[in-house]
Amino acid sequence: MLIGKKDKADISRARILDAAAGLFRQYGYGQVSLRVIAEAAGMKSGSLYYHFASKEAIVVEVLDLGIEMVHQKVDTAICAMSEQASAGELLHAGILNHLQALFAFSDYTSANVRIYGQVPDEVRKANRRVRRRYEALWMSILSRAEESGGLRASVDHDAFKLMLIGSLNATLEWFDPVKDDVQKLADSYTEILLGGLLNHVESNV
Amino acid sequence: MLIGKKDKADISRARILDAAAGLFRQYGYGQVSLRVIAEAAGMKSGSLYYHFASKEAIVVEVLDLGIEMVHQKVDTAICAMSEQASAGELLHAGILNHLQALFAFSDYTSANVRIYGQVPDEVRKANRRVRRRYEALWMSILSRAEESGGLRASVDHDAFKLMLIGSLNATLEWFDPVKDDVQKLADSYTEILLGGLLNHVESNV
DNA sequence: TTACTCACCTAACAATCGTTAGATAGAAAA
DNA sequence: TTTTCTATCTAACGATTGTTAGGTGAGTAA
Repeated sequence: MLIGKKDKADISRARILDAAAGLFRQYGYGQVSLRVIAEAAGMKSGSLYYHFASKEAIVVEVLDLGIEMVHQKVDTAICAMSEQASAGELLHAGILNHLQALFAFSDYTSANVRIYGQVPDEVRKANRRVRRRYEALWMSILSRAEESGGLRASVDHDAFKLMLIGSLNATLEWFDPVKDDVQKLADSYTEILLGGLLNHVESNV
Repeated sequence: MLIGKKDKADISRARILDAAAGLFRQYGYGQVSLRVIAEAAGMKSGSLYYHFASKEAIVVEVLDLGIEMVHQKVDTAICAMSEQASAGELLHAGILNHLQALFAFSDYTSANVRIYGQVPDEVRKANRRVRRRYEALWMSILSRAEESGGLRASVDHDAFKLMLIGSLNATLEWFDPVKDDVQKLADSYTEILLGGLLNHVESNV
């Protein structure tokens, strides 16, 4: 047993998902055939059905991973922060880790952002559950920031959460993490947002 | 001559583009066939070729219109503003009119935002010219705002322009102009952005 | 009337699509 | 060794794709 029985199949599954994520990102869902996914994964199209029930099953998993990878990174970062963290520190950590995850797993995250709106209804409905969970994480971040006292009262958390996630995700369309530094992007993003979001007692992070 | 010769063809062209924009927005480029576009426009697929040379020619025009409709609205609004307008007033006008155009022509604007990244290279290249022109308009808005004196020096115009356009476009994915008021969206967006963007002499619009 | 153009239709083309059934070669289990 | 299982391949299926050639009828110009 050179390779564990389970491992071989898992490796192939991962290669298929990686290939699909990259292709969906670049060409869209409808323009990517199972044959090109299979070729990119090093097999023939019929073999995909050993690992997935259908093309929709593949895209469901790609979309879910695109959200969950960001969720996990942001969640662990926020959980690791001290109880005394300020609102500014909390928001900066959330923004930084969201952006870092976006570009670290950009095939999955960009595929999600780009094709979520054009995928069959059942697929979108499946991904919506995962999205809601991530939005709930941001609601808890905003609540915790508010309790720490530095937040403007006029800001509606529900709308701000969507505004923030949408704005951050939009960076996938223009920011180049090779040419520029994600950390600096997070800094300037936080600087602009916090200046408007925080009471003007102090506006440094 | 009940209908001018030219009019008839122009009306059909417009119906085709409207149908295509709505379908591209909802299902993506590759999943929309010429047959369903034709059906939505009230004709058969072969007839599309009387008005357009190919499917790509249709999507090129849809994408260009999606940018140009916003460009024109923002441009006329900014041009109409007084010479003494403050930085805050200028930015608020730009943001408001961008958002209003986004939702007024949402099939075209949303189709552009959603499928730009998954369209054949030549199509994307064609639309890039139009996008660059709109970005240049925002550069001139930011320059004019800076000349009026209220802008933070630390903000890089080139990056901020992309950040702003991306953030505004992202509202198409979560804001419902029927349920809520676009004007209020523009107000809170401006409030948050300007608070961070402006010197803190005054932060009201 | 006759000739002509405009806007559309019909019917088909080759190519490609997602999917399936059955075969196969190597490894694991008996 | 024999059997079973795992992961893949081959080859085909009906459906659908963008596109084209040629036809058609209504309206315009002569």
